[in-house]
Amino acid sequence: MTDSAAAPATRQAILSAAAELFAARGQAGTTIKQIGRRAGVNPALIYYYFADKAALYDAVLAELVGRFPVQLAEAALATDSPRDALAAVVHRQARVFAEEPLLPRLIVRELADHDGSRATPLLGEHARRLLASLTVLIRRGQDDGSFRTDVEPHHAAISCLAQINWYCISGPLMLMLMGDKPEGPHTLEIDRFAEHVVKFTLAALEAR
Amino acid sequence: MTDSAAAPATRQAILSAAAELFAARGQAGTTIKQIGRRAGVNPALIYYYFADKAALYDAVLAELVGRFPVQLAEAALATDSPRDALAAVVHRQARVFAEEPLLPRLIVRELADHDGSRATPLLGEHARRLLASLTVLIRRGQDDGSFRTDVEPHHAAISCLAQINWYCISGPLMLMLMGDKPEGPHTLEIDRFAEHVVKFTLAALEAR
DNA sequence: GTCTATAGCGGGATAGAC
DNA sequence: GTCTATCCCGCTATAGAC
Repeated sequence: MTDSAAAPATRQAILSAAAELFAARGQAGTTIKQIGRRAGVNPALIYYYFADKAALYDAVLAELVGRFPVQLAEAALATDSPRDALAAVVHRQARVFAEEPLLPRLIVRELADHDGSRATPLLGEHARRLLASLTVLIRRGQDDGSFRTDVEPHHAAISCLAQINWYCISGPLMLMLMGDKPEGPHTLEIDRFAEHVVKFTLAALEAR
Repeated sequence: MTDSAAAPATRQAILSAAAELFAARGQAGTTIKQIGRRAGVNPALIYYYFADKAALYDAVLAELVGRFPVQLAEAALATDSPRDALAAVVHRQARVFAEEPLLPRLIVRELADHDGSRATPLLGEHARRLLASLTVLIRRGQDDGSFRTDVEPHHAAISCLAQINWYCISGPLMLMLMGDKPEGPHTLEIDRFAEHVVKFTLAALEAR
């Protein structure tokens, strides 16, 4: 799209290496030379493909965020049952983070860097649509009598996403601190936790 | 304690300035000169009080984390009702972040920097005790029949804390994205959300 | 497209006067 | 305790050969 034609392997190698390093050490903590080394590419070559470090950073974010169309969350709205739709959104979010483990860290760094207000437009738009879908979905559940009505839909949507998002950032550490899990494959753990989130959230929302 | 006697005003000014900058831009993104400037202090003087940048960073974290004894969360265990105890823990956590808004960002940066596993021992210990209290408390609620038993206490504890923690990092942005709240005083918003978290979490945990 | 070489700047940290 | 001056290093980015 934005990059017409096929992205050369070199460019892709740079993007991958940069994504790993930016996620692990942040933009300021990562040097061009480190990126070049990890990508197996001459550092100067990076400036052939990207204007400067900031542009490379933007490209990394665009690549990763763009890989996961939010559209699917909106599709869930077509579902008849609000319960099923909510479950679908949660599981999808878990899948996204499981498939691209660098994303949670990059997002969290973005949140810490920009004052909350002015974040990357791309990321903001993605989040906005996801939240909007969830809110609509919860409100719909309230209207049809399946969800309790004494909960603010906006707050409930945040509660729902917060669980899965926070887990992806700190979950493994937290479970370790509690002496749980000697370590399973990360991906499975996320899906298991997503299962819990669905149950927990639906229990909180269910009308009595 | 660790710093015997009274900390001179200069040292404190450096710590405060450093805390703000580290929270906003991260350790790597902050320079000694910036810290000196914001503290109204000669940059070279920083090396009189701290060995190097890393030591200053550690001191910042120790100061902020140490300001909030986790002990109070454990005290909540003495309460008779698991419901009240859970509410107390959530509100306390909200108060901590409201009183020291830099803390969430610093914590999140720590989580992003260190691989989840090896985080600052001080912070890890604090989190461990908080989680342990919550877990015990939930398990107790299950034992006395007030909480449903088909929820993993560890997972529930994470769900509970995740809501308040994630809100403090991204809540204002998320609400803005949803077109909510033209901005109230941040502190009040946190307390309001904490109220929601208590209601939401108890609804999820309550036995039918 | 890829490499070498290097300019130019800004960072962390120290020496030593006051 | 505080300041000035400065060293040295490593980083970003460019020039230009291939």
